[in-house]
Amino acid sequence: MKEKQKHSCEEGIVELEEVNARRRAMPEEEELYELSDFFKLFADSTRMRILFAIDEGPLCVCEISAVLEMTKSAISHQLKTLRQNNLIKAQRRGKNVYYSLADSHVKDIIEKALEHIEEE
Amino acid sequence: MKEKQKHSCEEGIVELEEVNARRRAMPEEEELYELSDFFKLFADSTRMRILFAIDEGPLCVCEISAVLEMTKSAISHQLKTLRQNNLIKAQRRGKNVYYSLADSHVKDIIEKALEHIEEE
DNA sequence: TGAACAGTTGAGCAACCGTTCAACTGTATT
DNA sequence: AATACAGTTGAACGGTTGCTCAACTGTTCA
Repeated sequence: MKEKQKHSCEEGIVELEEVNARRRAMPEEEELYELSDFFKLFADSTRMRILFAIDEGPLCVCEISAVLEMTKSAISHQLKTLRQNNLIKAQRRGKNVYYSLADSHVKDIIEKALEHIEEE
Repeated sequence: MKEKQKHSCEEGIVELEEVNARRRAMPEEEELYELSDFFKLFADSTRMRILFAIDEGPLCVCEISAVLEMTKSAISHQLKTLRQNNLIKAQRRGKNVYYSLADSHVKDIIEKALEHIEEE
């Protein structure tokens, strides 16, 4: 491990207190990772497009790949990620596997973000 | 450009109609990029920790670097990203530059995500 | 059974991204 | 002016990640 850069700005009592207070108020390390990992799911335009594509009802991999004009393989990889993180659910019907949104939370979060973007 | 993989699952009229309908319902390409780019800002634990650190009031770079136990340089790079995307604002006071959250939307979005995570 | 299609998977590659490092700007102090 | 500290910046390195490719599984149908 390398030497750590010291906190050297006005090392008064007040400031150090403040720093410690903030540190105590921070969420657990693990929760912060969970949180940023969760946002990672939405941080890719392909995954985002998939979510919008199946927003109005289930689609099979072939259909999604047609809508997005991407290979089934690329889509499948992303579907796996989304599924492992419980954002979507899968249901086989014959040769096809239909994917749909797992719950309404997903929509809520995207809507909130859209609101923010629209206002700038 | 490479040859494109064709959409070949049940090429009936109904399915093609469905695919076209979904395509029409999708947001603009540009909006989708904006949206995923916006989520990218929250998709890193360092940026997430910065946002929580300054949540209860402005902090200077040195203080943030003390709270997160990271170099000022690393913090400064991330602050630039957050600032360029209007998530935080900066204010110089003497030698220090104090950063704080730009608006309440930021909090809202993180809260929504936290709600979702807690429920699993 | 075997051919055809839907979907999955793992390795590999290229692009992206966060941190480090070193040099720099800006402000206050003497 | 010189020093010291706060903060910024750009290049470079290393890890991550999304897509491609090829091989694979699973299902249907003849």
